[in-house]
Amino acid sequence: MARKKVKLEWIVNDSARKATFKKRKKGLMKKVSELSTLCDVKACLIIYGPSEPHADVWPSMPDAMRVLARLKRLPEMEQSKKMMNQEALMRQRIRKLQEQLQKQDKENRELETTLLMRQCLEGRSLHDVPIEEVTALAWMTEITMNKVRERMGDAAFRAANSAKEGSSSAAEKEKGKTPVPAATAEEEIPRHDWFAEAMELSELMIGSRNEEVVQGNVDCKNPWLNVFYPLN
Amino acid sequence: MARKKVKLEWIVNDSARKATFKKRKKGLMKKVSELSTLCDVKACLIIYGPSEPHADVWPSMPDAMRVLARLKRLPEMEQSKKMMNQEALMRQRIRKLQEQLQKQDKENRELETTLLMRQCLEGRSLHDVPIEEVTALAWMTEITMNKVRERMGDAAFRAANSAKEGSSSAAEKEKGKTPVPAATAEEEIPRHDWFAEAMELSELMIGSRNEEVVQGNVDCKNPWLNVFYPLN
DNA sequence: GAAGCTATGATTAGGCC
DNA sequence: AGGCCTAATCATAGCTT
Repeated sequence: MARKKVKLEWIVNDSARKATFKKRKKGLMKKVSELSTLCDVKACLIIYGPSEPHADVWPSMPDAMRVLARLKRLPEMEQSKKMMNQEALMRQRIRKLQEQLQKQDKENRELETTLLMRQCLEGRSLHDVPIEEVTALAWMTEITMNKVRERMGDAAFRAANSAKEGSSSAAEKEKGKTPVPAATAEEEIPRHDWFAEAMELSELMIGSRNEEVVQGNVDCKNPWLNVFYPLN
Repeated sequence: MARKKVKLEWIVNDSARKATFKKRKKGLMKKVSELSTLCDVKACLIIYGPSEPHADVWPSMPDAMRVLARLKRLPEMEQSKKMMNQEALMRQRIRKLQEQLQKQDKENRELETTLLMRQCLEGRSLHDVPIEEVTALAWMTEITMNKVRERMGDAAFRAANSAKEGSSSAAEKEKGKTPVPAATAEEEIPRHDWFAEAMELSELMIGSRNEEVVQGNVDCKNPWLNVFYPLN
């Protein structure tokens, strides 16, 4: 644990192993003694050297014997329980590690998706993007879109969704937004409106809006649309 | 050994002592295990907690027993072996059960999604379906769709995707299929064509095709479209 | 091969939630 | 309490002597 991180495996080199053994054994003994002093606990450490006939024992052979005797006295049931606990602990540790890993992984993927989102806003095509990432992008888009709706107050949207016709909501603002149509209408899919929402959400997510890009991509060529029609 | 150098004496503060005990015990266990690994040494650490009835033992109760046996020269190998076997068996059983559980769970979820798919084909709205399930449905749809494409031979699709215009493929059959359009075309989104594919895949998945339903839902009112336009 | 020396990785005390 | 964080201290791997 210095100069270089050491792999947790058997040290092949003979003298190095022996040296490490001595150093670490000393350190261990010290630490056991410290623990015993600091917390007043009975403890016992036994180490059999690689080729030595006698074990190193802490605190002392007789004390160790006493501890061991107490241990041995435990009925078999208790021992089984103890094993269970050990196993539970081990499994808990594994679970924790896995959770950490998952968390990290999720975070990474989210960051990548956000990056992809930025690139889309700058005009990147989605043709060469793997389908999973496009899906992730669509997913993120949806999530954020819902947030946008909540922010905007979605009365209009809901009305449009429950009635069979589009309400002319508060959408008829600048930039030629089209009204939000009903979900089940047989009319054309309201791309421009969704696109406007996508722009809104991108603003929400990325924080700064790039006006030129928005203006220059208001037609169907914008790769954003692929988010909504991912199968293309 | 941080923030402040600690004196090597009994820690008076109760909670501090307990915390230190836990931390240092963990560290000790780790170090013993490391020494054992690095130098291939038989070792054993036993710590009796301040108020706990059970000792913490490393490497395991049976192994500790073995070390103890060697130290005391008592023949207890049989018990230890037995215990080892017990532990191994138990762990194996638990692992198996977990695997079974996972498998079952996965299967259940797939079945539920399939059920949802059926219901969709029969006209069920997706408005009240939790977003996760819609996602699962979309995912399943996509997977299956790919299979469908493979089956149909997707030369046309690929051509349409790589070239900048739609090829008039082998789609112009009965039931008024429209040609597969290019992905980047500025034209209208090919809903009916995707819808036809969705029907194909449903046939593939569910096995029996309900002609009336298919006939009666060939327009955009069919909830299937929600899979592709989940934001509605 | 033991003993001593550091740069570095590991441990952990004391906070904070 | 229990988990997480960080600064501070400790332990020690790889050297040199």
